[in-house]
Amino acid sequence: MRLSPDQTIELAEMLHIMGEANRLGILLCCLETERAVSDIAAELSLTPSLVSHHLRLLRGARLVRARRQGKQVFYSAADAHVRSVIADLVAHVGEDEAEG
Amino acid sequence: MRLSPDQTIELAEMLHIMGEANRLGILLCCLETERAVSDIAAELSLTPSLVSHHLRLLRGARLVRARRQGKQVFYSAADAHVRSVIADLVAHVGEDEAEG
DNA sequence: CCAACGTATGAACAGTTGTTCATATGTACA
DNA sequence: TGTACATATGAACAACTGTTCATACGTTGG
Repeated sequence: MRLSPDQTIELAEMLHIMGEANRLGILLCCLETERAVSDIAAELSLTPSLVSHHLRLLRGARLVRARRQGKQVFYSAADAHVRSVIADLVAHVGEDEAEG
Repeated sequence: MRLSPDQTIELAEMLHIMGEANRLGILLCCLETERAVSDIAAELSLTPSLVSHHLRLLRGARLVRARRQGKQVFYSAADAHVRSVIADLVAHVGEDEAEG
C-alpha cells in the first residue's frame, strides 16, 4: 500500500499527463474504440495539430498506442491495464455525482 | 462509462493536483493516518512552508481535510472516497512492477 | 504582556506547459 | 511525378507552476 519514492514519481508522472482536460478527453475518446486523430479532433472540437501534440505525450507515457492505416493513424488505450485504471477513475467520478 | 465535458474537467483538475511528486507524496503520507505538517515535512525531507503550500492545494481540491489541535494542524484524506481512489491507483502501480 | 513554536501566506523567480501557426513528413491516387 | 489529404513537428509566446525566502498568524506557556 505504501509507495517508494521512485514509484511515487512514476505515478505522479502518469497523473500529470492525465491531469489536463483536453488530454484526458482525448484519452477517454480512444479508450474503448480505436480512433483516428482527425476523428478525435472533430469530436472534441480541437485542432488536429493540438490533438497530435497531446497524443505524443500520451504515447510517451505509454497510455496510448498508435496504429497506422493508410493516411490515418489510429490511437487506442495502450493496454487493458490502462483501461482498467481509467475505468476506476471514471467510476469514482460517477459516485461523486450520486453522493452530491 | 463516458464523461461529460464538465466531469472531464473535474476529473482532470483532481488528477492535476495529484500529478506532482511532492504533492502526491504528501497525500500518500496522510492517507491512512492523520499527520501534522511538520511531521510530513520531516518524513519527506521538505520544508514546512512547501508542505503547507501543497496542502492548501490538496485541501482546495477536497482531497485532504485539516484538524487543528493546539499549535499543530493534522491533515488526513478527506473521506473514504478519496482513500479508495488512491488505493486503486497505488494498487495499479504495484501491478506494473509485477508485470515488468 | 512576551517569547517560542507550528503553520500559513505573499512576493518573486526560474522553469514548465498548452496553444497557435507555419512547415514538414508520410500516404494514396491520378 | 504531382496534388491532396492526414498527421507530425518545431518555434514562439503567454500563462501557469513549484520552490524559496521573508513575514504574518495562531497557540501555548512563562
